[in-house]
Order: sequence, then structure tokens, then C-alpha cells
Amino acid sequence: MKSRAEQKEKTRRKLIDATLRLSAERGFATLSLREVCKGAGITPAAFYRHFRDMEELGLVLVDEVGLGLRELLRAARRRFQRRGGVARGSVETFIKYVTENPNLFRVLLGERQGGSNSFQKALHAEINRFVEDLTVDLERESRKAKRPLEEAGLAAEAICAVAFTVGAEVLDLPKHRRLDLTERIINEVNMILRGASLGGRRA
Amino acid sequence: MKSRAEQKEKTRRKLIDATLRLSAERGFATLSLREVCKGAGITPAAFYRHFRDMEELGLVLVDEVGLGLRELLRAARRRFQRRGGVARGSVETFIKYVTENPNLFRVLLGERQGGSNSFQKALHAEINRFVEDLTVDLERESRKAKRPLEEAGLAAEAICAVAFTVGAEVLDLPKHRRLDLTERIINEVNMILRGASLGGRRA
DNA sequence: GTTTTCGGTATACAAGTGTTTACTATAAGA
DNA sequence: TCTTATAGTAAACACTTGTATACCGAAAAC
Repeated sequence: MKSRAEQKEKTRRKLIDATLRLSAERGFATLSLREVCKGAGITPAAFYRHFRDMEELGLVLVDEVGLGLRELLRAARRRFQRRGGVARGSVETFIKYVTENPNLFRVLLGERQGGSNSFQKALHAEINRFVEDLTVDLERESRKAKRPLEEAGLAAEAICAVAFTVGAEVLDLPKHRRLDLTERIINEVNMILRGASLGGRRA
Repeated sequence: MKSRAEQKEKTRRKLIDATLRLSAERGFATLSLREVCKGAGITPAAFYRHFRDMEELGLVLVDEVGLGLRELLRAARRRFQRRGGVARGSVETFIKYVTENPNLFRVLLGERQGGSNSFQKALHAEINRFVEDLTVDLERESRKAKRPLEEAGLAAEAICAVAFTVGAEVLDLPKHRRLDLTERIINEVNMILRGASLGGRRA
């Protein structure tokens, strides 16, 4: 019940969870190593048994949030694809995930700025993966439906921008207003899809 | 030449500029009061002659960036409105401003997260003002052109999301790739405008 | 010309920071 | 069973943090 590796993994998770919890309030960038340790109920020195520094912890966080959400969205799009409402299904899944993992999501959105440190580079890469996923899906579906989507990449980029930007607001909203926001995003996504579906005058 | 008020304003600007400069690298949230003072070449205690704390300084920064950019964009839209390319003119102006005031812009984008502190509230309000401005413009133009825009508000929100999200990338790009990015944003904005211009099946 | 006001410095403080070192308890390996 | 490896603690380090106090010099007010 307390195999060594098992126990280590447990306190590793305590560190990650504490970071998630704390970074929800003040943002990951402002967290101190000691603060996280206190939140996890651990001595500062023990931190180094798990991570080299806060930056390394940050990278793990990015992976965590990225993997989960991306897989979820893929599944959502597959499920809804052949029932018309690609947008509705994906957006609803997205919002659900965001509201269920607010802390994880805050990290993902929080510090995407400045090309400097590796944390932000990882974040950027993660977000780009969403765009690529969506691009592939949009191209596939548009071919199948014989409703050609011009510039699927542009559409995907725009859709992700809207989802992440407007979607972030859901975190600070009382529950009863979340549905409205979801509908708004769905409409905006559909708007982009319409705009993309008939080819613009300038390629 | 050194009237008191005059001199005070001068060091006030030194503080603001130092903050802008420093926050470009690591983000405003991680800046310490002392650090800013060192950057401005003054004593920590002198800081309090100008601002109560870093938060108050932050609010001033938000105002600064918001005012400048908003006015600029208004002018740009007025200028280009009756020449077809609303999108092109506005986006180009926007990108130009961003590349000319990278630090200011980084602050504007950097810490828009978490509804908690007043800094972020101010930032959010500032961005909303962009959306409102654009909404009004879109409605006016669509009425004039007899090409009704349905849900101008949604379109404006989506356009701002795209501009701010994708536009942020320009900061970390070498000069020769900036034009590409600008074109990409223009296309995406036009995409949204097309999607908005013919009324969707679901209102 | 004298006094007042005030933007600035110098200094001190308690508290928090990242990191290192020596040590302990106990699971894993022989 | 004895030894080794290791996840954890405790304590110390040099340093930075925000803030308060006393003070200085010169512009402003009288």
C-alpha cells in the first residue's frame, strides 16, 4: 500500500494539484516554490525530488491540460460530425470541460504571452495543436459534404481564437449565465463556418 | 525648467516606462515594486509619492494602452470606411500599432485572466470597449450599404478575439514574416464579415 | 527672507524567496 | 538479515520583498 514509487507519485500529484489550485487565483507566474510546497503539505527541499524548478512543473501542467482537452474534443467532433451540428457539439464539450476543470484551463489561458520562456512556448505549441486538429477535421468534412471549405486553416485558427477568448469568460460567470455564453460562441463559430464555406473574393 | 510639478511628472513617466519595458519580458504580474524602481532609477520609498502600490500603477497602464489604441482604430475605420476595405485598413492600423508599441500591447494581452483583481477587471473593460466600438461601426456601415449585418455584436466579438489572439503573435515574429500574418488576419476578419453578412439559419 | 511644502534619499525592519546541507526513516535489494 | 537507496524533514544561507521612519534640499508660499 505504500510502495515507494506509489508514494512518490502521490506527493507528486499533491504538488501538481496544489499548483493548479493556487494558480487559479493569482496566475501561475506569480506562484513561489515555497508557496506551492506549503499548499501541498511538503517541505521546500522535498520539491526537488520531483522537479528541478517551477518551470519544469509548469511544463507538466501544460501537458496535462493539453492532452485531456484535445482528446475530449476529438471525440466530441467524431461523435457529432455526422449529425449536422459540428459546432454545437464541439463547443458544448469544450465549455463543459472548461467549467469542470477551471484551474487547468486558467493555466492554459493564463500565461500565453511573450516568446521568451519555455513554459509559454509549450503553451503556444499546445494551442497550435488544437488548430491543426480542427483544420484536419474541417477539411475532411468539407470534402465529404461536397461543400468546399476554402482556407480551412484560417477558419480553424479563427474558431480557436474565439473559443479560447470568449470561452475564458465562462470561468467568471455565474452558472445561470453560462448557457447564454455557450450559445453565443456557437453562433460565432457558425458565423465563421458560413464565411468560410463559400470562398471569398480574395484567396 | 524644473518646476516641481514638471519634475514630478517626469519621474512618474520614468516609472511607467520602466514598468512597460520590464513587463514585456516577464509579464506585469511578476514585477516587484523594487524592481520597477530600480529600472526607473529611483528609491523604493519615492514610489509612494506617485502610486499607492503596483496595482494602481497597473491601472494607469491599462488606461494608457486602451486610450491610444482605441482612438487610433476609430480613426482608421473612419478613414477606410467608404473605400471598401474596412477590414484591411483597420487590421493594418492595428498591427502597426502593435509592432510600434510592443510593450504596451503585451501588458494589454498579458494578464487578462481571472475576474479577481481590479487590474484584470479594467483590462476586460478596455477590451470590451473595442468590441462595442466595432459593433457600432459595423451596424452603421451595414445599414448604409443595405447589406444587413445580422448580429453585429457577435461579429465584432469574434473579430476582436481573432485580432487580439492572432495579432499577439506578431510580437514574437521576425519582421519579414509580419506581412504574412497581417494578411492572414485580414482574411480571417473578412471571413467573419462574410459569415455575418447574410443572416444565419439560426438567429 | 523666512517658513512651509514636498519629491526625493538613506536606512531599517520583518517577512518571504530559492537553494544547500546534514540528517532520518523506511522500502527495496543483496 | 544486513545494506543500500531514497522520499522526506529541519535548519541554515544569502538575498529580495513591501513598507515605515527620519531626514535633506530646493521649489513654493508668505
